[in-house]
Amino acid sequence: MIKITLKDGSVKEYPKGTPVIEITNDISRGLAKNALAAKLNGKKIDLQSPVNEDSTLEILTFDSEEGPDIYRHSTSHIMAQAVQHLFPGTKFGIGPAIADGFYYDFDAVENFSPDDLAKIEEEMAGIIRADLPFERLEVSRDEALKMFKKAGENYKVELINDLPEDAVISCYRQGDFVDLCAGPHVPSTGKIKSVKLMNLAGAYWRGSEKNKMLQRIYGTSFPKKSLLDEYIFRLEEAKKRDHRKLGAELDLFSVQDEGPGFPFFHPKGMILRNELENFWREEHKRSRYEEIRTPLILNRSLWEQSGHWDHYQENMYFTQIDDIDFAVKPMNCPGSILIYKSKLHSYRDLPIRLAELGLVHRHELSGTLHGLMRVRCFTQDDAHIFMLRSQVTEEIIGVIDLIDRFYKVFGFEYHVELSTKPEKAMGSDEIWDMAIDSLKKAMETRGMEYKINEGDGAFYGPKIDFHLRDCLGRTWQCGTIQLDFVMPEKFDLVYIGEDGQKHRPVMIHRVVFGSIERFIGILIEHFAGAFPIWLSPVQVKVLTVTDRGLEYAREIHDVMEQNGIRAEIDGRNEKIGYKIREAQLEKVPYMLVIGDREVDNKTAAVRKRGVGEKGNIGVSEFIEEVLEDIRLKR
RNA sequence: GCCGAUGUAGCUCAGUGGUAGAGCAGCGCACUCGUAAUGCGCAGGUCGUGAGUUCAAGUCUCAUCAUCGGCUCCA
Repeated sequence: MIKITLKDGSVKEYPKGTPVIEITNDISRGLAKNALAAKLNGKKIDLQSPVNEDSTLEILTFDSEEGPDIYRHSTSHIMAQAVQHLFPGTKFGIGPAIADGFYYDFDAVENFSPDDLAKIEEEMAGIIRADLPFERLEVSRDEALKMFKKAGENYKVELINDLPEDAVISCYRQGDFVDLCAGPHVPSTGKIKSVKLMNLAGAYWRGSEKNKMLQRIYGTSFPKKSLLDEYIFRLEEAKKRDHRKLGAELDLFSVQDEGPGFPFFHPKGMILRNELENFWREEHKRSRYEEIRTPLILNRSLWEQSGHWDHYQENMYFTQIDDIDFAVKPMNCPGSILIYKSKLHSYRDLPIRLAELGLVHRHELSGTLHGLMRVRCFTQDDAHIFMLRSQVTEEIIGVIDLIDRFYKVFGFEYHVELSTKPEKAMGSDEIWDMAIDSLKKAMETRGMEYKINEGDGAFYGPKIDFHLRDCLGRTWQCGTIQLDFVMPEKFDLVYIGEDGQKHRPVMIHRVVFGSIERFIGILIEHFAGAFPIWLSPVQVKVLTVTDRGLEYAREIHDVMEQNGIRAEIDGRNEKIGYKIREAQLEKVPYMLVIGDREVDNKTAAVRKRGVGEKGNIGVSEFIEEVLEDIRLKR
């Protein structure tokens, strides 16, 4: 007999070699019905696996952390089987689970069409109905190679060859389909209930553009139709919030054929943008930054000196002036450095924090452009901090605090990631290690948790990235803090120390919004266009019931404008319901309805976005409330 | 850049080789109206662009541009 410790701490005894499924049945019928796989001593296994020693056992259902991945992974095998049935000769790439679903990459004889997805779904339904068991087969490396070579599965052969020496090579079979796979899988195809194939896309084998492009089918699956419906509903919600759609509807910005990746900001979008910049300037002044502005176009020699010529050329735009080569800036740092170098600095002056709302241009691949989120020119809310080595930790903490303050204003939560030395890097390992340690130290001092991204740093230094989470749970990289010992060296930056000698300062490059354009895109989607009042392009709309109210409406409109409130009058000859509907679609935070009653009592009937009618109120009282909301950025 | 799809009026879309359509928006007129769409009328398009096939092209072919979904890349 062996002892099995369950998740709740209870211990049960079973004969050695009892399959997990029997233990599960013994625990509870309900659990056995929902069980997908299990975790034995922390290792994920199939329900059919026998237990041979004293162990801790956790049964995984769809509701467990690992459940959905196992469920979707099994679904991807079913999809592959369906494709094999319908499109003989197709070779198979990989088919993992991803967040919210799965995909499988195929090298098919012919391209799939969107109509094929429906056919594949149908075939999958048949496989699911057949309730084929998933069988695990462990094979030797030679057997595996022989089997997949014979089948002409060259991608699988490549995968097997790349497996570590000591790896257990396993395959899973359901019916007539066998796939190389570590597992685990659900017990049988019948476990899969609601499947939807979402879309079709090209994807390079192993993610490298040097390799062949395979066809990827994305899909998802759920144990209940209601969960699938809910998921599809969420996707539709996200679509409704799409900043490209709302940006056009709310007349905030546009992207035109004449400028792919170069967004146009319309008057209302500019209000939003200027509010963000005003807030940014206030906060940076308070944190003792000085604002600068550097030119968009600078001489080639500068970019050679900074290393951008060698490390960033493929993303840069070039031009000539009087036969001399110039580049459009892809980053603001060299300009900022030139300002630092324009005079001699004492150690007493440091740290010097030079902030710049800098418009940068970067050549992005045409296929990647996306509204305001991925563009070819954008404004970084940049700053470069020149400081003593002894000031590094304190300055980094200062930036972390600043970023934290900003995101809280918008109600964003975030997590941070630390990126280390990339392949295309400048500077010695020693300098990099020192820089990475400084960033770690600052985060640890502040008690922050962080994830490490090996090899993901900028070419001149490691960085901390801030990923904020929007109301739909999606994450966006916005703020970054990059520590740089390399540029000061390249540009021979100095300050005069206490000893009267020249010393080398250290630099921080950092952004808070990241890109103002992208940040606006995120705000649009986060708030679904219903911005907090301090950002709303129109804060109050005054609606007249008849033109008898027009004069009084103008009066209160003027008072609001004098108080700095962005107000508009809708005095058109339309029914009040029509005007309300329109203002509602414009997502204006407050409407004031003006009819004969309001004119007579010198009040306004307030209608608040998301609340509805709030009753009548004196105009000055209303203005005070609105101003308070704006001031507190509610 | 690569794979796939799409491109018809300001917007959303219909139009399967034979005279370009609808709704909304716009403009005009009437209605002076109380919390999410008043009625009637008018105007609006070299069908993304360029070639080609055809007696005839929005519709078929090719090229090209842009957009969308991904890959890759990143703020």
